[in-house]
Amino acid sequence: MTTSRAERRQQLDQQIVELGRMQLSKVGAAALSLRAIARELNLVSSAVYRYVDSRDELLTRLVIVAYDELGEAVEASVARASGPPEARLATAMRAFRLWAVDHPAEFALLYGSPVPGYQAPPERTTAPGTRVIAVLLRLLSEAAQAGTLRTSGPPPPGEPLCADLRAIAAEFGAALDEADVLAALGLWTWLLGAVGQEVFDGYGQATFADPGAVFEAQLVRQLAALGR
Amino acid sequence: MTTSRAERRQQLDQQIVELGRMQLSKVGAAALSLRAIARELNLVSSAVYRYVDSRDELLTRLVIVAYDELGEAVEASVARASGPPEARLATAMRAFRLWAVDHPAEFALLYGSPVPGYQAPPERTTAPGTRVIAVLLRLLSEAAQAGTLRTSGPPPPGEPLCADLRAIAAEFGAALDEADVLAALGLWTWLLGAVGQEVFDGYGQATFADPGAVFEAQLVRQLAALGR
DNA sequence: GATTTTCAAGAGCACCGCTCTCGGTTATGG
DNA sequence: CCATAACCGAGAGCGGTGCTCTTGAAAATC
Repeated sequence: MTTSRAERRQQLDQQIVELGRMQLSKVGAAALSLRAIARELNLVSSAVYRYVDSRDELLTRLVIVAYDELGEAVEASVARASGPPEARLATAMRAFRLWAVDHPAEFALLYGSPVPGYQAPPERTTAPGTRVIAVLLRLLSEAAQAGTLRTSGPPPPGEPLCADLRAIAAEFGAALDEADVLAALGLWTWLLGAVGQEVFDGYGQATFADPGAVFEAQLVRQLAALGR
Repeated sequence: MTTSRAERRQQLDQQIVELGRMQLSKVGAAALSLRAIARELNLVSSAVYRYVDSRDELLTRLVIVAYDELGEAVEASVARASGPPEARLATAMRAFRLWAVDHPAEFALLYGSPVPGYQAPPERTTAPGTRVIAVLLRLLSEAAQAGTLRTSGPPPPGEPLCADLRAIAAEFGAALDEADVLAALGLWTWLLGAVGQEVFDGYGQATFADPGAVFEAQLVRQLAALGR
């Protein structure tokens, strides 16, 4: 079996990321070990540096594939869903939770505490990292245009804050005013908190028989406070 | 200067935790190094094991002092505050955020992604770890008794979930029904999400000029959805 | 076919948690 | 008061980590 050099290169590149994900889910991001990956590939430790610049570089690759997979899952779920924007919003958030529960280590890498010495390079990670929030803003925008949003009250105080909120709406091309974006932020914030608590086992394991039920109950509460 | 053995023991015990906290804020929990602490104490690496069973044991001690310090800060803030329960609730949540912003590494240790190989022993950490949520439930309980809570609508669906929620109210001695506890949970969840996003830099550094303002604006929104 | 590029291996450096032994100091109790 | 017991710090050592550099062989290119 003769594999050309380019083929083998590509193959190993992929295997390394795959094994990285396996290790991620076993030992966590902070304990990710290039040497362990090399061992599983029957390579000597130094050889793996032909394919990965450094441990941080591998971490970045893992961040990107995780963001993309999560974004894919959320986008696919709303593409499959029908009904009013609020219902599809709920679908998207449920998809977010499901992916996180299925991939706790990846979720921790994306939204958990930062890995000590590591800083994700924004120029490579922000694009895939904003897919989910983009979906949320798009659906809220649809709801606003349908007139089923009740958020518009007095705009949040503070001109610099309002400017930042408007900048977000503009960046994502959402037809939302300041109060709407603030509400979206609250929703996003709550979602991260809820999923984080569940995935990181913030309540003890014994407090809730069905974590999905408490997520669902909280979700309808949050959405009720939003629409009308 | 002759220090008795017991004195020196106690002193070193304390210094180790102190240096552990310093290191925590410098390199993060996952990279906490007993050897570095030993170096700073002018001790050989093995000597520090006379005072700390293992790295995990030190981590547990750090978790406990962090929980206690955070609980202390929150409790003190509501003790200083006056006014209706809702106002003191806001005060407590602001104190939570302030402590977290001042102690990002400790916050990460308590509420961030778990440290890879480490599991906090519940019998030592749950007591200090529930002080904050206890304050929240107590204040909400006061608000409920004052009749300024609007959460009571249809109880959340699912009998097992309701039983869990009632169990929480009972455990903390709160006079709250199922819908109230669910609302409290939502508040807590949002708080963790908001603070986590800010401390872990979930938005880029450039998106918000004043993170405190977005916290405050979201806070009044969340509280408005709660009271009446 | 000669040359250039790519590759895996190996040795090595500095770091980590942790264990064990050994000699010296302190506290205790007969 | 002195012998014994408890405690302490140093040192060596094991296996693990990320990462660098050199070396010889293999593949691709010219």
